[in-house]
Amino acid sequence: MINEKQDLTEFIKNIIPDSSISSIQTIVDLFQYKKIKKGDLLVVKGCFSDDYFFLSKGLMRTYLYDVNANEITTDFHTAKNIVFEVTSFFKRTQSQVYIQAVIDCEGYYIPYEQLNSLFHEMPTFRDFGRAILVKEFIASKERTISMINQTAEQRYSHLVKSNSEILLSAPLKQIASYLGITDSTLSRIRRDFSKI
Amino acid sequence: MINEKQDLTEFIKNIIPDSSISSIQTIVDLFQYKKIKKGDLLVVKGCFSDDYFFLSKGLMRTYLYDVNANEITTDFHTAKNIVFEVTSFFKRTQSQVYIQAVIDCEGYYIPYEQLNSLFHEMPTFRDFGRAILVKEFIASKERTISMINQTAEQRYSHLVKSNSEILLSAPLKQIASYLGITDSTLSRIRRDFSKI
DNA sequence: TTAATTTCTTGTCATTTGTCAAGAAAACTC
DNA sequence: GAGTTTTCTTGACAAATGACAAGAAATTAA
Repeated sequence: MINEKQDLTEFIKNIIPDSSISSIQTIVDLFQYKKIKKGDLLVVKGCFSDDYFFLSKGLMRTYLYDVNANEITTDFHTAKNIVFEVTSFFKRTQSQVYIQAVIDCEGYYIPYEQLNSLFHEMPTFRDFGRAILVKEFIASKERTISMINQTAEQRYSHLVKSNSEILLSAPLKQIASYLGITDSTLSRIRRDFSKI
Repeated sequence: MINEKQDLTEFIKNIIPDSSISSIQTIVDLFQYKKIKKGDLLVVKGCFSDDYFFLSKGLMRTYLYDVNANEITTDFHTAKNIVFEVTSFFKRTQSQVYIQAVIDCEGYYIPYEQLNSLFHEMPTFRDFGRAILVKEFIASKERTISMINQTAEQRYSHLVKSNSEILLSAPLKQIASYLGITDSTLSRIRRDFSKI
């Protein structure tokens, strides 16, 4: 296949621009293709997260259940990003959350063991891993902040502007819980938005 | 001073046990002593976070203001931990939050520039930095999860058991906002707890 | 194309939790 | 140690949001 894993190569180049082409190629070669059908799970609560997954196409989400057994989506993962469950992956503990394909997805993964040895052997890969960690940590912190200093309307409005692919692919209920409200309330926000 | 920075040395040893004593010593030597009085700020909103701070003694907190101008504490930082603001520190952007000494604090810090060059020069320090990142990221994720799948009562009860030093040092209002409730509500929770 | 299922909208109602206020208690300050 | 300030408790009340339900719309499947 020509251009196989092209987007993964581009992604890594972007994250660590100073690295040699050959070292990036070595990393890319170790990733394996994987398809995940809509609704299927990459990470299951109670299991160990073993995949360090580059999402090439599609949309995924992280979710769990709240005190009243409502499903809460904590994160959406858009294409061209690394998807994995930090806690389970690094602590080697059972995951507390699910990661699911919102629509049909494809991408490339490395299993934990391989990633671990690659980490020890290859400085380039260590740099990559560290950069991803920083990137994801920052995204997570910014989300926490937006849940505090923005209204649900503002978060919705921001989502419309910056991540419209999520709006198009994910059901209202998932988006609502991501914004910290119920689907009824989001439906009303949309109505009010369209009036303006 | 004998035993100066002893706790910092111990902390680093714990984080990266496989490193040589001499490389740990090199790192420790670069940290500089700093005192922060109760109420004073380590990080100010709108400024750049420049300190990578090891809190030796005391208690700190990260806070910001919500939509209704209420002060919200997002994190408490207990002694023997690294305290810094990831986003501002790594992205070199203005901080969106404050980090404050809840009580009189002391510890050791490295300014950004120095940390950065140390990162390039010393693999041991890179490993340390990465380990701290993982540790903090995991803590942050676990907090997010507890805000969803636990009640405020459960979070309070957990705090009592595992971090009683916070209960003893921080005012009720800060603890309440950390738990996601108002001080009135926390006061009522406490009353109900003491009845049992 | 029709049937079945899922998703979305909107109404009503109840409940939780916050707001405000006032007094008690505790902690500082001089 | 007296006074001042901050912190904590508790009551009454209001308001926002969620729960529930029912119907409309859209999507999927057969």
